[in-house]
Amino acid sequence: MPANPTPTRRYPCEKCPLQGLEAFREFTADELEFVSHFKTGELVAEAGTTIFAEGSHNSHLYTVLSGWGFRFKMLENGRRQILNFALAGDMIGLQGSLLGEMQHSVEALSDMLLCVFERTRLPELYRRFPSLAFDVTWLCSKEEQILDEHLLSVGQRSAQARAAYLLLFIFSRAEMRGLTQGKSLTMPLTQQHVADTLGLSLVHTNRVLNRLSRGRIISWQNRRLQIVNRKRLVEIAGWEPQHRTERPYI
Amino acid sequence: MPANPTPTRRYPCEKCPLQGLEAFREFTADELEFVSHFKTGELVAEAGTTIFAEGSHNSHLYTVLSGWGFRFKMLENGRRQILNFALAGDMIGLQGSLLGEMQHSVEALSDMLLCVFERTRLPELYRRFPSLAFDVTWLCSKEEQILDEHLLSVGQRSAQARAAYLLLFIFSRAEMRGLTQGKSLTMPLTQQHVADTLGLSLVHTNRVLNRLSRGRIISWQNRRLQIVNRKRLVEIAGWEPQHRTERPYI
DNA sequence: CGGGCCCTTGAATTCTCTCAAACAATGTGG
DNA sequence: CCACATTGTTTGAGAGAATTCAAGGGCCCG
Repeated sequence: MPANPTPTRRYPCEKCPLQGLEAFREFTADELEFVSHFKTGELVAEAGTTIFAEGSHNSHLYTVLSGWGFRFKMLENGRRQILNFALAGDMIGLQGSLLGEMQHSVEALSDMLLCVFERTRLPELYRRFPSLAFDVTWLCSKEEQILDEHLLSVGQRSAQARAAYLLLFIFSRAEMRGLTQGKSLTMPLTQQHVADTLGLSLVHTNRVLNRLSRGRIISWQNRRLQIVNRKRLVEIAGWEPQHRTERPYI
Repeated sequence: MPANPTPTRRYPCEKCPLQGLEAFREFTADELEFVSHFKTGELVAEAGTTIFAEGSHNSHLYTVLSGWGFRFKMLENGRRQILNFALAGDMIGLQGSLLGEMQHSVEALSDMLLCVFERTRLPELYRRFPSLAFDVTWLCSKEEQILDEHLLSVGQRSAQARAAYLLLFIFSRAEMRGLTQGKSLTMPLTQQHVADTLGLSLVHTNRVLNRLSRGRIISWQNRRLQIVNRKRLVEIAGWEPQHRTERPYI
């Protein structure tokens, strides 16, 4: 039951909340004008809402303005694999726009504000603004790279390393968007979400996380994650976040 | 040690070996002319060659004309995760072109023939041929979708189901490219490749595959895979290949 | 004939899962 | 304000899955 886009328009593109963040690239005046025209509205999705359902044909494309969401796929036996999390600046629904049917679902983890575009107008964007078209491909390619990394993690790392990797990954993504306060981050995930991302059972995930907590490497209580010993966490994960690069968005 | 592109040009674009295959879309005359001009040569990569190395900055972009390759990432401890296989029509090196450094490697599994493009000329393609730019994004999005599926598999399916899924996946991709003969397919993978794709040990992969063979569901000997009981294989995998859709390529 | 590559099998070990139960925090209605 | 449901976290114990170690066999090629 995807929610319907509302005509609400709290944020005209000139005052896009993403503009302020240094992680994101600036638009030229031309681009801004076009994007502003490309945007058809805003959608408020409450926590727990399904934004896209696997198997559906959705005519919209969204950019996350605020809040947390996650992409996932389900197996018939009820098992769920979380593929990635969607944060401010992330585009969701592109696969459906290009390939037809959505092959994954997207659910809001917290209340979210989404910027709405019509997928039928994507070709127009490609025709008139090659630079923006390039950005769309960039975003797609970046998502692919993240999936490569996740697959490596789920396929080859130990449970402990996987957990460490995921926490570092989430933290660094949130950090780029200015969602962190120093070493801590308030985030809406439960251990079940972590388990479903890592491909581990809830029980085992809990034990693995507790080991990290008891080792004073992280602390995670009441939705608040704190990276206590980053160096150690990086060692355990065998992975370090990349340096920030300027990121496009539409 | 990536091989160097040779000036060889056995296949002018008008006679591209991919043109004949019904799985691929046709170019318009304009597009064909541009692509022909975009292509800077051909590269023959022998089986076992590293085409891209993780961490390198490569200035080329390739489209596979023939042969098999695979994308993978390594962990420091030597473990390898195969991310996907590259067959005729697949584009490789796009991530490097857009994001800078290659974050994965690509190795030739059999001898391969690759079509070579300069990545610096990608912006020109976007400016002059929005339709081709759209196709590039399509290919990227398709790769993302495949990774979603693999991640679901590695994260949530049992070893048996994972193996069944992978065989079906590979078979159907090969089938679209006309590489199969009825129910069989000659392919250059070893069980080690399968193991590294599934995130399983070689020993366990062997046992799982043998169970499929003994159940007369598949047979795999001397590089020749045969889908003996497709219905059963689909049941075990809990997955069925999508119907073929026309696929773009550059 | 020897070496290299790949497949196969056995046995012991380790990791992760499932089942089961309890606890903490929060919110709701009476 | 208390009883009770709900959601999320924690722990124990036994079962099951997959790993590692070890070794042997088949096949091809120089």
